[in-house]
Amino acid sequence: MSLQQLQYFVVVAEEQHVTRAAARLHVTQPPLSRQIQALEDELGQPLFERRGRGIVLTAFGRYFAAEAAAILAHVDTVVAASKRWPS
Amino acid sequence: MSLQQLQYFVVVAEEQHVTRAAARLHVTQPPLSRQIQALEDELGQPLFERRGRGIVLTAFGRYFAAEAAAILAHVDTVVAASKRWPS
DNA sequence: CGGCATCGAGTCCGAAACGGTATTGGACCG
DNA sequence: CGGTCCAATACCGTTTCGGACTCGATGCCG
Repeated sequence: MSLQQLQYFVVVAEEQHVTRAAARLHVTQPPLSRQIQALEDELGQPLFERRGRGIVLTAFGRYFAAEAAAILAHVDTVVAASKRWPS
Repeated sequence: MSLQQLQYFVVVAEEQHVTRAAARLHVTQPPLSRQIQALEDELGQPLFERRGRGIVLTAFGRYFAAEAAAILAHVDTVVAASKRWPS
């Protein structure tokens, strides 16, 4: 698992749409789909239901999206703190 | 920045010794040194003082080690939760 | 003081991971 | 059905990563 995968997933979860999320993330759709799949494989849980046309978050996906956002926010906080650290 | 870099850094901070940390992480010393350097570059702050022989955490390094450990603990918690999620 | 061991940094190379283009498969709409 | 929209798959080039080897520097000990 990587922080990038969490960022990717959070955006896809917000958009509920892989192609739109890819545009927001400045990547193309296939790598994004692959990273989401890799995340699901590692967690052993599906994050989205595939519906032929589009995707929908599962219950676990909603939980995980909230946690992922919290983790990323924590990271951002620490990085920001490092920028204004008294050298 | 990646979760792996945070894991690497936490172990090096615990050991205050790159080579021992590398052994614990099952990697060799050069890649570990490089990841630590990359982390410092990204944060814009040194995490260790280099003393020709060995390394010592800076004040910022101690702060960052605590935060990194907290972030990794959060990740572990969420991953563990996914394992026992009611399918 | 000199030889030696220790430790992190630098160099180089092969392997794995990542992203992009092109294409496929499947579902909804007219 | 024909067209379109969307995610998944196949394939390829590039980048990144880790490992083996070496270098430079610093303590240690005879």
